[in-house]
Amino acid sequence: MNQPIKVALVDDHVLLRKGLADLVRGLDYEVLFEADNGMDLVAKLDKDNQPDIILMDINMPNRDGFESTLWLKENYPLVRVLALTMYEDEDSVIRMIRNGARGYVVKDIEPQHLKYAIDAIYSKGFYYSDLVTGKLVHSLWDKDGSEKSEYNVFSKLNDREIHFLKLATSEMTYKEIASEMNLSVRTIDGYRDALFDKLNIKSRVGLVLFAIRHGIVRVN
Amino acid sequence: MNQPIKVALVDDHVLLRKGLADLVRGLDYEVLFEADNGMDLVAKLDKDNQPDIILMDINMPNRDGFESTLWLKENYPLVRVLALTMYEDEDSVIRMIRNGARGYVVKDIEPQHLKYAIDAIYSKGFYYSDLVTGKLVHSLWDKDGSEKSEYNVFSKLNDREIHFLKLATSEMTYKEIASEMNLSVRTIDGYRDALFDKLNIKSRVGLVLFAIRHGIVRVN
DNA sequence: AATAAAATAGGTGTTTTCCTCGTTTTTGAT
DNA sequence: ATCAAAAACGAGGAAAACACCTATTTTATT
Repeated sequence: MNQPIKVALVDDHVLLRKGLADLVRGLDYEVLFEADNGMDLVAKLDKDNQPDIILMDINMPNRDGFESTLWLKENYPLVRVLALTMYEDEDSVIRMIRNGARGYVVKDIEPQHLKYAIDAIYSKGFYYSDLVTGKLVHSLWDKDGSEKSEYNVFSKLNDREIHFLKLATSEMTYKEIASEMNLSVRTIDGYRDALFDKLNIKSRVGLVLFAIRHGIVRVN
Repeated sequence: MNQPIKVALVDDHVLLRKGLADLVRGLDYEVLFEADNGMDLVAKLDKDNQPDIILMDINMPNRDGFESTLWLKENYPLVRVLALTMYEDEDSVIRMIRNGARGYVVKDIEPQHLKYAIDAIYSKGFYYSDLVTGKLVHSLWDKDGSEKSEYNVFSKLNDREIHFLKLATSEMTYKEIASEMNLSVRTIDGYRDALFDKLNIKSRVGLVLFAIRHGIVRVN
């Protein structure tokens, strides 16, 4: 390997990121730079010295992994994103891949596994782990090429419903949410019922858990 | 440094832990072993070759950082625990220190900071960061030496209430929770009201958010 | 054995949540 | 301009959640 693969890291947890950087270097890659979040990434990118692969955390302040990946697809199409996240989350996987990520690994893997993923993305252009291959890719597009959204809950939710979800993940009553959104309580009822139906949920606590699990609201 | 400080790592996220291990070695410590969780830690501890310091994650399956730290205090009193967690959480800090942790750092710090913390614990026996010193230590004990629990919500919650909290963070109704706990619905009402009062909460969603924020339930 | 404190449980009423049926308004496409 | 679909809104009622008050049982302490 005369020219080492150039890697950049984007993660808001400094210590974790530093450790990851050491590890990546130990796997004989070059760590071009590290960024705290999507905004920081934009600042540190250099058109004349682009990374080959970016290891991208999903949950970050300022600009998260979804937005950053989408932005990269538009502005740095040659840079390939390997999504790196804490937990397996089917919806996040789909959303990241749709936004342009070339692969997806949970942080809970062995270093050799990470090396394999990076090499695969560098040489083949993508790396879909067993998780992705087996369970998800087929669900992204239907046989006729049209989008299939059965498993992709995000595509099912519109802006108003997401806004409602965020407000519902609080101690507000529906009446208060309605007044906050300048809508009738009946309409809020409708949003709730639609979400119950779409997401297979039966109570408000279910909504809260869904919102948190899928990163629609951050609790920490 | 003729005899390097012996460090052990306990964290269920393998990749993160491996990176951390590389980093710790880079700081010239010896990594004695790594463990996936509290149970694994017990299995890997050797009476004849104990680590000086254990970097302990808080949120883990099987046996979490709280339990493990308490267990260490009883069984390996010479081993010092440095709690390592994702987010600053006042209650977790207090609970860990009370359980015997010698220090507490969020993962979002610079490597040099971690080195300073490890060295401090090794030489002085403890490391209370600005966070801990400034905001929390004074709240652990009152002037007259008695426990002051104003800021420590954990000390206010008993086992039954915590059990109830876990069940409340689901789509179960109170009636279902009551039958699950083999108690009357009235008693469950009482738990709820007690928690509302203690934690300054006004609705079940508030309970759910509290439980998640404080790591009483893990959502991912 | 007496007593205090904590845990468990009941009664009753209000508010919020959830559900089922609708109607009106807005929006978008032809 | 018209039609169809989506969004917003409404009445009314059952179930769950919340509130306030009291009573019994269990546990711990002296």
